[in-house]
Amino acid sequence: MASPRPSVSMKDVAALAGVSVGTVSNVLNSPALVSDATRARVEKAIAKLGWVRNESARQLRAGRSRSIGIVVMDVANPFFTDIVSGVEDYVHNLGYSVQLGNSAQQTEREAAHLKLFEQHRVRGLLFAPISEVGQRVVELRRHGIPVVIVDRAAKDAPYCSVAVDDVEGGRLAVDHLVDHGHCNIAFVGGPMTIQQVRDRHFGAQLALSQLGDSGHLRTIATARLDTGSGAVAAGDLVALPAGERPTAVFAANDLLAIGLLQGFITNGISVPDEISLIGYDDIEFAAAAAVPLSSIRQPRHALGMRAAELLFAEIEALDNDAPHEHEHIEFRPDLVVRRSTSRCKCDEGR
Amino acid sequence: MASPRPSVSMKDVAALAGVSVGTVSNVLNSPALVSDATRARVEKAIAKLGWVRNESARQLRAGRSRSIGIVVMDVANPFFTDIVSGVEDYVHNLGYSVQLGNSAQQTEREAAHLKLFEQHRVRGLLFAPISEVGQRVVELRRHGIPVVIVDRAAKDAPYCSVAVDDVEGGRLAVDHLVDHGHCNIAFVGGPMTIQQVRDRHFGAQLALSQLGDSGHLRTIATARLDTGSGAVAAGDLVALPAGERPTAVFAANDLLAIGLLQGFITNGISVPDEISLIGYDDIEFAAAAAVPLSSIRQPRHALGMRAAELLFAEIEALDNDAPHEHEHIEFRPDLVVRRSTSRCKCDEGR
DNA sequence: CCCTACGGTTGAACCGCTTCAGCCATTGCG
DNA sequence: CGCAATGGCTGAAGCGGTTCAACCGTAGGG
Repeated sequence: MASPRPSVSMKDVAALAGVSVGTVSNVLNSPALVSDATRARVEKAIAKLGWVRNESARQLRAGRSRSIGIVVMDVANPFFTDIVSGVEDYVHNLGYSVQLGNSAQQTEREAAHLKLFEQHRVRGLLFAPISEVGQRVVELRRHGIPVVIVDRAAKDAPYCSVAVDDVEGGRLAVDHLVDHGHCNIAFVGGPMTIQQVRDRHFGAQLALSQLGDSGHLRTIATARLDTGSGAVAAGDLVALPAGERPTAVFAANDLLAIGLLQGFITNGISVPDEISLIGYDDIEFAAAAAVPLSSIRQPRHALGMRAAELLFAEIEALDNDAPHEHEHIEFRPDLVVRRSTSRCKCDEGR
Repeated sequence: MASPRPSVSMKDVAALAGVSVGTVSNVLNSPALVSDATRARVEKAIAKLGWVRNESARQLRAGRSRSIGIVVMDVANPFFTDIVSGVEDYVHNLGYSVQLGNSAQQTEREAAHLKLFEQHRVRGLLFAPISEVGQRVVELRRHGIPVVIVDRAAKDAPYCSVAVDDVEGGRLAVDHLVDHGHCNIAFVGGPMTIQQVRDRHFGAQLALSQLGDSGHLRTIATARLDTGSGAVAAGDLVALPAGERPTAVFAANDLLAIGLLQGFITNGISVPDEISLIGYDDIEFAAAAAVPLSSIRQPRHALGMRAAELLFAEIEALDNDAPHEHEHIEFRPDLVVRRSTSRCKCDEGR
């Protein structure tokens, strides 16, 4: 039934080179132990047979893997690919490789990837979770797999984390809107199970509370954090009676904001004249949007770099049985003002 | 030195459940062979110990892996993440998982990922190559790993492929420009080692050749296919003496086009009034760009789905020792006209 | 009452590699 | 010349699973 699978093994290499398998292994892992002549012979045999090490066997015996995993909640979001690129840049010259798992905003796929990486006994895991981190991470460490949580603060939690202060970011965004005279503001984002969304929402509320009773934050929940959901939300907003319609919208991320912008444009609503719009993440496309998007910048690349750095610090500590103190790095977000936000009309002429 | 690594193995599970390891294995792989009572006991033991199968060991013995790999040339390009999402949607309910490798437009990283996936003996590989496919794919199949080339035509090649006709796409793009009276056109793209870039360039030349001597295609080579390179190319174009400056630009992909657009805007050059611009891929952000981008649409999601389909057909054939005929699917690209292209001024009033 | 069939289980071989004790020459030193 | 040290290599154990021949009861048929 199964095909012959004529896979060459180290035994074949050893036979061809006229040495034992142990020597072949040494050529690969401790070349200094082998004489030049033998090494040359073995290398020639490897090349001739086109032998490629079976990583499963190596890992099984050696007990260690040479790759780390990263599970992100949406690989279609440039924010996360920028993080990944930061990780890759850090890991690159460490001789490790990075395996990327995309949970596509589905907890089920997220769990599948987590399990897979655990089964593969990756050396470490970077994890940008959709759902609660909970028990999973603890279980991973049971197998000696350290985990660093990316893009989610985790003070006092039993793992390292790298994050940006999302409450502060939400506050910055809405402060900016309030500064421009807006008081009827909508928050567009969801699902609320995602902590980043909750935090940004909370930050928005904080900022608005300074207005006392005169401020109003309408919350429009979206199913996902993508442009499609943004377009849907735009429809909801447009359908509102003119008097009730918010004068400014804070979108939980730039993809939503771009979708909203598109929706407004097709409905003939001018941004920022009729409605101001601010996004979050400051992805590369924010600046290139139909109306250049005001946004909250996160240090995406640095986020990935630092996360990888923490992970390898923990891996090393584990290897050397050294003590390890979990670190929680928190970056501060920055407000980037472009053209999608402007002074509220209700404020004009005052 | 190395930490105690208290990893639980099947032996521990077997001991706790009072059965042999063989039985534990059967519970997992052929539950029908095991009595209900025993199965329940074993499952309880697994849960209690939090045991997770060691995939290395399983794979070593079973000889088969349960995941496929996909190597793409740039995960930061939405075009490729859309392909990936197509692949994931297809693979999802087959019980396989997808491991994603990002070569970030560097042949060195591409090679590293290829090697890694080969070492891991993935079940199959989807490959969107930067460089020549060459020997690598043949070697992979030597290990019983089928490969499907994505986004590159490969008639008569010893592997399946799924692609879009890039020559036709290039022709469509420049035909559109020529139809609007442009005859001094620039092609922006690179590196030329990437076949897609060459094909699109060739298609552009074909389209322009219909003008005879009066057409002129200036080629501006870029180092990468990203927005940064687009911005650089915009600078080059702007620096040209007014008379020589092309009236239209065909960018090899949308990222370049967006970078070019940004560059033109910062230099005060109006698109499309002073210069027309057309991209390629029709990524989601093309429609949302400062000036909505005309582009050549590729069926990105379908590309991924079909590629996965072909791969699993080949995997199955391999398993059953059935004959397999390599298929080469070629989609046709579509022209999408938006606002970034318009009639050439030189053509006005005729 | 013996024989066969069969469901349920065991035990050991084995996958391809790493690792390490041990072997054999050769060399250096007293 | 004897002995220890050293360099280069071998051989076998073992990593944690899967798989399969063999085994053991019990039940059913003749």
